[in-house]
Amino acid sequence: MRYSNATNYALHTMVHLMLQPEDSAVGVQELAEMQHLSPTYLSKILTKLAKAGLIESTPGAKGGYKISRKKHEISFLDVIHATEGDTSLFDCSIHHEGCLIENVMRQAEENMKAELKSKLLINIAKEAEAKQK
Amino acid sequence: MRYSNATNYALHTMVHLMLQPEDSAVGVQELAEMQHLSPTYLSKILTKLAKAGLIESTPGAKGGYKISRKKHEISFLDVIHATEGDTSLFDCSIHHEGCLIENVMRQAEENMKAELKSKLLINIAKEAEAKQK
DNA sequence: ATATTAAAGACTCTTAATATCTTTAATTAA
DNA sequence: TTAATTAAAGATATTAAGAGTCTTTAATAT
Ligand code: SF4
Ligand code: SF4
Repeated sequence: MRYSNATNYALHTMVHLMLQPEDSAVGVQELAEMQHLSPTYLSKILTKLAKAGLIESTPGAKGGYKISRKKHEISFLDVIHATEGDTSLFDCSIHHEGCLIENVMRQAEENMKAELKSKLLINIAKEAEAKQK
Repeated sequence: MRYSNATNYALHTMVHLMLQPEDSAVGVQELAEMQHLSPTYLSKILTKLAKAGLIESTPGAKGGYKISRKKHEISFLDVIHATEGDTSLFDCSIHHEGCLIENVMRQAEENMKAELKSKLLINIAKEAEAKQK
């Protein structure tokens, strides 16, 4: 069980977009080169992020992607939900009433999600930027 | 990203073995029927559990599986490690020094694992048994 | 010896992730 | 209006992992 590569790419892209000047759109071409990915592949991931409302896209010349207005509220969990979906990690198809096993597995997952929800991308981006200087 | 079915089967098998009378070995045949699985498939999972020291196997007539001496120490995490391996969920192959993204992802995973480690199977088994009565 | 049972190996099947190529639609700029 | 640019969508191919079966081997009890 592993996070998909798509999640990794999404996180990096989000951090990068966070650090762009306001109102400057970045094209998938540039974003893909940065991470050594094919533009079409990254495009699929970006479309997911856009559908989740985390970034905004404008087609056409001078178009591209920029971070959404929610910039300062976006958590790791938001990005992960966009790429991985939000189904439970442990999904027993049976769901016996009040199942104790499920209870434990779900609670554990909640603990992970709580942490991911508490960490905002903007803070990581700023920290990373400060570090580089 | 989902836990494998194997983990589900392993957890159920462990709970079942926990509730067996002392020193009674149960064959894979019986364990497989219980969960509507093929014996050979379940056998692979059981072998993993045995290698991890969670159960003990004895081949030959009257053989089978029984819970290990560590019965009262076995956590959910132990079982999950046996079936899923213990590699990190988020594994960026690059590992930049002091990477902030990895930090967050790792911490979140630790929070999940802490919960899984704190829950002992024996307690769930006893509870489930009490419930059925 | 024979029956029983776990372990291991080789193999198949299915599914999800990864990735590419092509077409379509939207937007800008000339 | 036309051409250039760029995201979105669709179709398809490739890869890797999970799920599962069948067969053979080794260990144990009777
Ligand atoms: S006991 Fe829980 S985990 Fe097991 S089959 Fe029922 S619902 Fe699923
Ligand atoms: S910054 Fe962190 S997650 Fe990104 S490539 Fe470097 S080590 Fe990997």
